[in-house]
Amino acid sequence: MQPPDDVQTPDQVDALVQLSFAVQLVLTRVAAEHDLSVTQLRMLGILRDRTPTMAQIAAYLELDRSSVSGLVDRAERRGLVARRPSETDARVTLVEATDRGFAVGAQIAAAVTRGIQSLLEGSPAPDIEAVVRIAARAIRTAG
Amino acid sequence: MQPPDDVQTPDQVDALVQLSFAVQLVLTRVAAEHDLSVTQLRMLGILRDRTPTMAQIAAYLELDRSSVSGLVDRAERRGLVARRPSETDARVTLVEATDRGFAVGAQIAAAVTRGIQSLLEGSPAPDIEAVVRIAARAIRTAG
DNA sequence: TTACTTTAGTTGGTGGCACCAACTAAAACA
DNA sequence: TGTTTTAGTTGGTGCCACCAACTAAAGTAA
Repeated sequence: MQPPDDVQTPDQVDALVQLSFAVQLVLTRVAAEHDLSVTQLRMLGILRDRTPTMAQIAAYLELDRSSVSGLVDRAERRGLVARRPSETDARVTLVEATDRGFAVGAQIAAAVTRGIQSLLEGSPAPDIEAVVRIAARAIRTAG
Repeated sequence: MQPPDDVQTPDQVDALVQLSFAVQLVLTRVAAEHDLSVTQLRMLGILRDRTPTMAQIAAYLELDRSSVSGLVDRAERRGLVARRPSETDARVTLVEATDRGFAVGAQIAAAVTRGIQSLLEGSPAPDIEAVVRIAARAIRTAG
């Protein structure tokens, strides 16, 4: 009697978890090079193409709103982001990257790309495409 | 002019990073159910089949030895692990899981397996096998 | 309009996590 | 023997994440 195709063995689960930690290690190292946490790095990533409200950042990162307050406080103190009031809702605070924030964000993105590429280096293209498919589905599930 | 097969596009890098966060989210949630951090969860995982020294835990988790001191302190306070002196080297402290630690570890492992399986659910078996291959290579690279 | 409710964000407090520097004790080495 | 290395702890710092409590503004209903 065989298990069905889409039931995973512990080995497969383990592989995915290990892979995840390998990726996180890349992120942690890149962040540390700029004296940032992975969370700060993620926030800068968000700000690359958006000017979200505090609450939107919290929703995206799945953090408490008060956690985002602290996060933005520290990033602002480093001159990476700036708070700006909304013009349509006086309760709302928008967060945007400063020039320096954008610059650091770009450097980080490049370093992360290099680091992840080196993880994938040597793997056959079809395997990598399979990962992209799996990721797309997993993200839908996790969201 | 085409890029060679083993150079990744930003999309591919992004997919892998997103996948990693999806996995971490599973781990974070499972850990939180037991009021533990992901690091504590990893340590319990190590102790499932080993009785390492403090330094070995530090090496495995890539943490400072002092971080492991605190980690073990808190786990010990919760009755999940115990310190035991080495019989051959008086400098060394061995860390072992208690009965309760093993029990919690087993529950966590089961919950993580379920959570990761649900991420992979519906993906074709060959794709999953590709991820396992990629993971094996990436872990060698990252190590 | 007024009164109630919801939403956005901050503050203060707690605890965990991770680091570094400095330290003690034991082992290894010369 | 005396020196160096290794194992682990302690104290201090800062970040991170949470919760509860709070203010202010917006939305809603009488």
